[in-house]
Amino acid sequence: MSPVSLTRPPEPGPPDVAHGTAQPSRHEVLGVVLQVRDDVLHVLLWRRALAPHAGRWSLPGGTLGPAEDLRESIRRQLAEKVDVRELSHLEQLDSRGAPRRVPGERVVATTYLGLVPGHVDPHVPADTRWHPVDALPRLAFDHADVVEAGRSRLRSKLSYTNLGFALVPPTFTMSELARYYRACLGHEVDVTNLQRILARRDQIEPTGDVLRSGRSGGRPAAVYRFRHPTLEVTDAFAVLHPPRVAAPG
Amino acid sequence: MSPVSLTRPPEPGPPDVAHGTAQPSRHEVLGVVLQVRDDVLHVLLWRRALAPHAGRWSLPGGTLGPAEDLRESIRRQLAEKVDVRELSHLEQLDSRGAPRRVPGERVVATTYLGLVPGHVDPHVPADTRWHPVDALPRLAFDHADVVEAGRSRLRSKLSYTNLGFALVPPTFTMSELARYYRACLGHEVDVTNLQRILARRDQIEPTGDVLRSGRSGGRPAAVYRFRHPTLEVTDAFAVLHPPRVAAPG
DNA sequence: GCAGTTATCGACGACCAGTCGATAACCAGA
DNA sequence: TCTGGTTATCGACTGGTCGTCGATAACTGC
Repeated sequence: MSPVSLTRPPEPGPPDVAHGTAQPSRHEVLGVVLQVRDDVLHVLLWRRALAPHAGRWSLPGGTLGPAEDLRESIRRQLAEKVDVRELSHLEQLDSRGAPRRVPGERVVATTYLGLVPGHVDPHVPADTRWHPVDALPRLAFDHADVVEAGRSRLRSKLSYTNLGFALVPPTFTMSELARYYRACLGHEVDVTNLQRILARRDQIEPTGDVLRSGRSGGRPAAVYRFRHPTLEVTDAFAVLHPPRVAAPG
Repeated sequence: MSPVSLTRPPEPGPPDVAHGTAQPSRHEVLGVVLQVRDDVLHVLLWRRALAPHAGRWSLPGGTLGPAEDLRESIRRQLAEKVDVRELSHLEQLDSRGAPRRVPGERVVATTYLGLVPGHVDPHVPADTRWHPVDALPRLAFDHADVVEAGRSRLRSKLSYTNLGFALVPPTFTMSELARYYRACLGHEVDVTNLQRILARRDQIEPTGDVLRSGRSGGRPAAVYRFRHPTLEVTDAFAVLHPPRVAAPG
């Protein structure tokens, strides 16, 4: 192990970086914006007009401003493609800085996962379109990996958080909810089981309303809503719990 | 969307995201290196010599090199403080870019969690020391938040992955293992339960050896090891599983 | 031996999720 | 209005897992 180099002043520090090469690097933010449309999970992509990778579809994003926080930046970038007020959830995924991930100088990318609830159809620019995640065209740069990271995050968080709230309209029936889950998870979801799990965790509650039957008949469906419109981790979901303390009294 | 900045000649151009100013930003990496020492979780810190925050303890790290991948960079930075060959695990935590997180120009930090197994005592430089995470001094910048993020990640991953392998010596008894878990989780861990859970998940296996009793007597303890020295997620841990397919035959 | 100590094993009970059949509540057409 | 078709909801069974705890095993020192 090399000793502490005293020629190399500690940082992070003010402008006098003096840290080997003080060459700054370019930083961008990228957003994987997902929405379930017609029972199919879609991702928002825009078509590049200029080189490199002209004509390829790519994720919305752009260069981080000099005094901009990361979250602030991704919101600004996304605002160019979609009404960000429609975003029901936004969380950081990861950062990538492989030297050759884009042509030219190295660009570090910090990626975000955004969700749009299923009942809105935001206006998007002409170069922008929703693509089913299961049939994506060839994407620019490493953006296909980023989309996969977003899907994966969504899948797992549906299981141990109340993230479902960000996928669905304000109210919904259990059948509808199961269809949203199916679209994200990629497999069948039993309605009975889903109802019991979410109810037990206090994620959903009935509004009291029922939906009128369609013309094909059938019992009217009860209407539900999510209790909390913000992310909450299902506590005590993991194993190796702390021991139970004897209840007082 | 603003046009491509033509003041930046069309080199093998970076993606023409061309969002606002193309001003680059400084990027650093930070590492939360944790180790259980004498049944207490510790974090590796070094004392800053120069301003800003001279004298404060801070996380190891430094500026990202111009052609360096993030993981490569954190390994290089950590190598100045500890023998990185001792690192049993290294994973990315998150990135932070708040404009005022450090004095002076804005610096984006990408943070990593590193783990050192309990049986080694790496040589560290004079300005560097292990601190119990439960009694930290005031840390520089936002480093206290970063330490907390690292602890939190470790805690949760102990529950749904085999990350324990990175905490412990190559072989161990169940009592020892439980002490490592206790140190990280911050609460009691039942040995019987721990043994059954890890065995059921095929994380650990007995070596066949037993340890001789200490001078206080007691039955000799069986020696175990982790099966796989690399991170694996306990699959089917989450809820909302895909339906069971009928076994063929 | 015997008491003390530590480790391991087995069993009980609670809880929870995956499954499935029974029932409820509606529609449409005869 | 009766009847069959359709969709939603409910209850019950089952298997698996985990938190807990008492019983037993295997050692030390006196």
